[in-house]
Amino acid sequence: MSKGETGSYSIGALAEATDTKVETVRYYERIGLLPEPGRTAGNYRAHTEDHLARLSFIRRARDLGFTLEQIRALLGLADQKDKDCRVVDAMARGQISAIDRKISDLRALRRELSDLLGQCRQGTIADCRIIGALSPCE
Amino acid sequence: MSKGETGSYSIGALAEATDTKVETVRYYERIGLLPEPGRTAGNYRAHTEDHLARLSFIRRARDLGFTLEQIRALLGLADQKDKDCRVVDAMARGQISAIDRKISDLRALRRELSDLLGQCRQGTIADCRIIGALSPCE
DNA sequence: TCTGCACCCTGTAGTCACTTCAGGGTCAAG
DNA sequence: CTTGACCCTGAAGTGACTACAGGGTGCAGA
Repeated sequence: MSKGETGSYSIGALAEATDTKVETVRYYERIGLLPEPGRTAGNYRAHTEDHLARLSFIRRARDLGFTLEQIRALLGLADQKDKDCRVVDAMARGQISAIDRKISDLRALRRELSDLLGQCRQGTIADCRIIGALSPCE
Repeated sequence: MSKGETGSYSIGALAEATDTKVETVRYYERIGLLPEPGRTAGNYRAHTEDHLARLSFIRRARDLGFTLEQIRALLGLADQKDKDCRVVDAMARGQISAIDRKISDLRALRRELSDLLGQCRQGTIADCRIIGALSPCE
């Protein structure tokens, strides 16, 4: 599970370094998000530092809630260093407002559920407020 | 799109009444969440009030963030009116803590993204802080 | 009566981001 | 020389729908 002496990473090493599952790394390669690495004599993948950097970027962006398609776009942009970064900025802003929407939805939902719970007096299901609140005819 | 004079609902009427897509209603039927309705002479589905009630329950629970499998369980419970409702209560509590977890994850994420945005000075991609923060070698 | 249109039917495949599985091959340690 | 950890491929499964192809039904207007 460590970097080989030739400076290449096995898929397991790469996965461990980026907190990714091995299958997920192969998946990213399959969908063309990660370039195909070279192979060893025994047909094992031999990833480079570049693969590591790219995979780190992908995972970090995923953690920030970007979709794989957004990440594909970001990776495309990141290669064009002379263009201005307004596009990247706009994507980040869009991401933030999506997050704000999700948070307020979740808060509303939480309020509703805890109101329901507050009314629950541990009786039988026949007079359970939670079931009752979900059913339309009550 | 209205309730027929025999008191049955077409799939479109049922969908509209519960703010569901027609395909989703058929999907719920296919996976056994909604019982198979009767059919008209022309092989159209003819849903009853019971279908409407059950579908309302499903949609409402979905809106509250329950999974279809949890809903299947809730529907099973709702039919056993003499049992005590501690199970239902526990499911609601579990749901609330899952929501709390999601909210705090999203808040952390939001903070991180807006820190990034705050540093963005609309230069070229080469010195874009967002791209930079995602890349490992900076 | 014909025609057009909105609605309905079935079955299949696509979505997203993975995960799991079956059925093998490779490699280093003991 | 065998054991066990790791690796390989290709296909299928997950959740909760959504979309599409290729039809049939029902009703209003011309």
